[in-house]
Amino acid sequence: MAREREFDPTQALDQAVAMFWERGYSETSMEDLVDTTGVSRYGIYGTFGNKRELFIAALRRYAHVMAVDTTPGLFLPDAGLREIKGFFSAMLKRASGPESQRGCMICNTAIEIAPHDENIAAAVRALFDELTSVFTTALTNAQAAREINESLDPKATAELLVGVLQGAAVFARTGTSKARLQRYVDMAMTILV
Amino acid sequence: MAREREFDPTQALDQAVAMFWERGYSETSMEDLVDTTGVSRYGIYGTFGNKRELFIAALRRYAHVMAVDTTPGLFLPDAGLREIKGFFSAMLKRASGPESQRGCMICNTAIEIAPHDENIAAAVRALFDELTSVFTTALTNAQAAREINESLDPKATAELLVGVLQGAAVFARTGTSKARLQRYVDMAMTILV
DNA sequence: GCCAAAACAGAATATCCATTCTGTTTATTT
DNA sequence: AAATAAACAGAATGGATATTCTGTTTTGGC
Repeated sequence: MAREREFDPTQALDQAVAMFWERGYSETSMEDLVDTTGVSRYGIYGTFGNKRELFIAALRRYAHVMAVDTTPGLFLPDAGLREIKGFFSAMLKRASGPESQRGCMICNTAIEIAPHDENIAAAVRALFDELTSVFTTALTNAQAAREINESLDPKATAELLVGVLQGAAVFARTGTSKARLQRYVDMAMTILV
Repeated sequence: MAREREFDPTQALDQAVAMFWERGYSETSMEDLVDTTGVSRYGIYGTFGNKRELFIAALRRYAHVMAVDTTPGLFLPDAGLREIKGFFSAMLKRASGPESQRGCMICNTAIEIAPHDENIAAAVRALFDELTSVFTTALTNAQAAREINESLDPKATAELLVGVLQGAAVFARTGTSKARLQRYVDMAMTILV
């Protein structure tokens, strides 16, 4: 028995993701968020707590959306080389459009906040570990299917791929051309054969 | 014919490098710099202009010191596999001590500032290009000396190595263990054989 | 229709920060 | 020694920001 909320929290969160992803934590003010989302301060603070909590929620949301959207197949237990390549292709594709300079929000967070916030650092490490584990499974499957070099250690290779991905995110953030990113990814994929 | 400066600009700049490297641009205030360096506001503004110019000077200084200090041999025209490995080892060593969470200042800058400042983005790209070119030379030499796989394209491999390095910097910034970073670098080096 | 709970808009607060300004101190030149 | 130019310490300014507070509006139940 009260007035009903005028905004959709998930939609507001998605807008917060876009802003934090693009500008980072420090350069995004609560006022920016109020203006962009159209949600009142009351609504934001009441729903998400404070700026830091909102940021953490946005980071989680980002990771979830990325996992679900970009290459759903990669996160299934029978993923293989095809899904790994698809994941990198999807990443490249995103690095073309108008959002090209965003890079990767997890990578951005690792750089901007992780060293000064152990909770966030742990969250970032966990996300990296998760991707590593997904890559490891896919690489193991790919070896069983004789799609890639069978002498590679799947775990070590997966860790390397995650690092290569972070490198691409850094490049993307400096406005590196799509052609160059493409060459970079192609070269990385030759590691596997 | 006046009072003489009480501080050494290079030493102050080195302290600024340390702070910007550790905390980033936004989280380092001019007051922090005044307190840490012991230099007056007058001295800082008079010598370096403003915060942004000071940051750019610090970034240049960082790149210079890194090039000169870590692996001088890598920047010579006859560098080979030994110098590439030495460079990555030096990086690993730095990622152990108390400064482990600093990562790489160029990488940090790429993430934090490059998307919002085209001049700085260009500077970062130029630094990446420089390292790529140095790696390319070393890889070409290494191939001539039959130290590494001769079918690798030196330029593409160099670009990949620069990306791998950025990945390591991102990992370092999240507090990744030294053992894991070591494994990562070892795996990366197997690309070359 | 009226009340209470919750949502809203936006003002208020308290802090922080980059930069400039003011008055003082120091060293060189005359 | 006096004058002056430059450096110093720290106060002042102006603007931004996270968070809280105030008064108003809305909505569902009596």
